[in-house]
Amino acid sequence: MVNKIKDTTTEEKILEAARKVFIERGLDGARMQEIADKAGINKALLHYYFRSKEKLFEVIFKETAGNLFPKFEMILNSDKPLFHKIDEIVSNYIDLIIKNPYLPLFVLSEMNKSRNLQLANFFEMQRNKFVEKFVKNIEREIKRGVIKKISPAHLIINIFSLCAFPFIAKPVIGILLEIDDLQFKYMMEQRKKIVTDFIIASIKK
Amino acid sequence: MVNKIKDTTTEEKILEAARKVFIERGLDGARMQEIADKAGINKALLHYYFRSKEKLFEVIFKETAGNLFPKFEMILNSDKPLFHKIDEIVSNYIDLIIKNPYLPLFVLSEMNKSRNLQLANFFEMQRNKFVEKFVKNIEREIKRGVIKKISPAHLIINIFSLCAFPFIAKPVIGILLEIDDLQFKYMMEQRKKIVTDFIIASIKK
DNA sequence: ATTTAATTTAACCAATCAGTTAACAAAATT
DNA sequence: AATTTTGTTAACTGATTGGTTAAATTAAAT
Repeated sequence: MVNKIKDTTTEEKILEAARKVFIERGLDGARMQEIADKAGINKALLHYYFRSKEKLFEVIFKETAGNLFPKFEMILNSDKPLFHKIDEIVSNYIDLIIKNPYLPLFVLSEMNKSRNLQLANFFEMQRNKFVEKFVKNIEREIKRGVIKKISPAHLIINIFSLCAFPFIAKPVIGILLEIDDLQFKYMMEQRKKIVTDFIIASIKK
Repeated sequence: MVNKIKDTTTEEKILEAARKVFIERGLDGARMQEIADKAGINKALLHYYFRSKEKLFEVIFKETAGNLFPKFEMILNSDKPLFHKIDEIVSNYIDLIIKNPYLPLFVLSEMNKSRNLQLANFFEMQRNKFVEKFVKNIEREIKRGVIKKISPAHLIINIFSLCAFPFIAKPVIGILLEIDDLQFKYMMEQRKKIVTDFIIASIKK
């Protein structure tokens, strides 16, 4: 009875609803009944399709966490200058988070309390050659004298801190800077250029 | 029957236990029984002293969130150069988080799902003149030609992103950079200087 | 058409959890 | 010393919640 005619299959409806509820409330705060209601189905169907709350969460978490590590290797492999690559990574990453603002906090928050080692280990498999390649790119440009001597690990941390943190701190930023949601979104659009400039100004010789 | 002889009063034992449990598990994940066990007292005492789980959480949250906004106004009011002030703020803030690594994620995570507007509003009262003063400091130095033209709001966001984010992303950083807890702590110590240098290099003319 | 398999639901169940109660113990007050 | 107030506990309660079950419905296979 695989429904290929209906536009959304039951399983898809469940996943869509679960995504919303888990991201909004976290694993502990989420209620199976709310997921069922949002999906417009009977609660028993959640268990029919996904066995348990934990299993369903695992599916959503892996999917979501996977999105947090996009394929930037293509960018790093190109023969463009490092500054151009940083620009592309920063712009693409901020764009990605603008489209999914709750993604970083959800993933990092759940990773922190993850009793389930399974989930933590997921990243090790997920770990592509991205970091390794980024480190080599940076080291090469230091040797070539294009950028200052700086720890590649710290530089990478800096780049992603500048991209992701504002979204995690959004409620606090809103209050302290007295800005509304629209102004916040506008600021984040600006940051695509501002963060890139900030980084390059700091490391260029 | 105010116990001023025992080294720790019952209320303090409860707060200490609640702090640990709430920070580790969040509001939804925390269990009153676990708090009682950690405090070595009967569960009913929690309600005797703090009425409800939400009230107890509120006390812990306000206390914790308060720590996230230290009194940097003294630093900003001094007549030292801006670079020196940035150095002090960055060093002190990273030091603060090294001592309480779970503080930022706990506060930001709970603020995000805070159904309770009471808690969100807490920051508005808490909001001291810090941001305002920091903005003026930056604008002045731009006019004086000491630093480049840059949006003060974005610069402030950058500074705190660089300080706080690594602690929030600790589990991911650990896996991607293949470092253990000790190496992580060492890196964070390094960042007191690295982040300061990174910022100053970026904004100085 | 009939049988079989997959999907869906309402009702139910057992466990967990925040919160209460009533009795008891320890201090403080008189 | 007697009484009142404060602090503490074990046992209980009602509500919520993840999960199950058995019956019903729908689709697929024969």
